[in-house]
Amino acid sequence: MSVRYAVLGLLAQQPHHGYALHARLQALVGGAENWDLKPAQVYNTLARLAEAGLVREEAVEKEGGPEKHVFAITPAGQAELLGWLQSEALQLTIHDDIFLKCMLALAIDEDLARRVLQAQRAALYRELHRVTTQRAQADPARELGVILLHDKAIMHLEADLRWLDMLEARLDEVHRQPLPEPPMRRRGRPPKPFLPHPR
Amino acid sequence: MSVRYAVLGLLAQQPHHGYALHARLQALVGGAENWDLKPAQVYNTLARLAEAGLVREEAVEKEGGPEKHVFAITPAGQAELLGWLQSEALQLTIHDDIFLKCMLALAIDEDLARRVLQAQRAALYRELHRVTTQRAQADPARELGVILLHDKAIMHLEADLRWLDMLEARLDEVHRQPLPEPPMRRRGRPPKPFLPHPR
DNA sequence: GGTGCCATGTAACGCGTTACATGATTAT
DNA sequence: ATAATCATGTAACGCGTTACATGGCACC
Repeated sequence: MSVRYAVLGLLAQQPHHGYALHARLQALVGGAENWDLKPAQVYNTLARLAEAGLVREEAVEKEGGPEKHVFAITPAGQAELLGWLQSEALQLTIHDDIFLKCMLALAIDEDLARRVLQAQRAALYRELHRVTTQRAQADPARELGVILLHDKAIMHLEADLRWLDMLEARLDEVHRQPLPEPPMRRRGRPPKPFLPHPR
Repeated sequence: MSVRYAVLGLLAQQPHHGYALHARLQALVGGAENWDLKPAQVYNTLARLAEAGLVREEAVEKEGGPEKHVFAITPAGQAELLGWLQSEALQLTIHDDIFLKCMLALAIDEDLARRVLQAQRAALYRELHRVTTQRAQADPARELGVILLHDKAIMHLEADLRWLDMLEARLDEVHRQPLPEPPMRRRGRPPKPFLPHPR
């Protein structure tokens, strides 16, 4: 959902060839450390956008170097881009790995849950340190976008850490009823308990 | 990356058939409002897990009702689940729609950027209100998981709102150099400027 | 008799990811 | 020479999403 519009957005400013798009996207997000966008995906995306008529191949430059297939945005592409920019749809990131790990671990074994919680906290702290360091090294005069992105990442990492703290404080309470039973009219007997114990 | 382990985790507690898994997952995340997991995906996931040997079909129950294809986790599945639970890999959500929208809008037109920023803020507030309301209505004695998930969502929504506030305060500063130029040895002349203006 | 819940899938699509593959030019 | 950078793709896979399709049972 993202590369598509990122490419479209860059082409809205000026025509580019695939390699330049890839380089600019990496620069925008601060390099492979943050988002290891593969060149292949840019070329795939360009092909898909071209097929959808949102982009067209404008020229093939070749000045002593390898061929550059330059793409430009079409009017349909500009309309699509503006529509997306102004849309208010939020992607709800409810597929949350940390939440899921904690809840499932709790349902299996409280000790496992504590280990999982500590491991996640450690990983978040490491990541927070990495991003903070990287942010401090960025040049505010030339890479303001990267700094803003890192600020966002830091805020979300801190939110996750606060959530883990809260969960830990309530661990005993939570452990007593981890996974809810959905209301279901039952026909036939319920399945027998079956609790494998790790370790 | 998520449904796979969610299913595996539920099966680690007891065998289930697809429909029950779907119902339990919806109950875990608080219903279709938060994550509209489609039944088809549960069945697809079960089939893929079975093919990978992490799960096996244990029985087919049929007691006056329709058939229930009951699946159970295998030892390999338990190992896979435990490995994932203890792994410290974070999914870096750098594919951030809000960030991307703001940066691209800024690069196109400052006025557009202000509109996009306001629209995103409005959407975040609406979502914050919806989640807060839903959280307040949940029963802490029976749906603690849902409440914890909502707490997490609220923290992240607040983080996004704070980020937008910060961005707005620095809009003028940011607008002067939105998209960085990646360092590239250039051969041949740079592409000509090409700035379509919406409105 | 109709509505809604219980129950199960198949087929296809979108898009991000990975692996593989090629070849030219430029700097050391 | 050779390593790094510039430049372009194809093929296949994983997994979430959507659309489509079927049918029994229970309750009103």
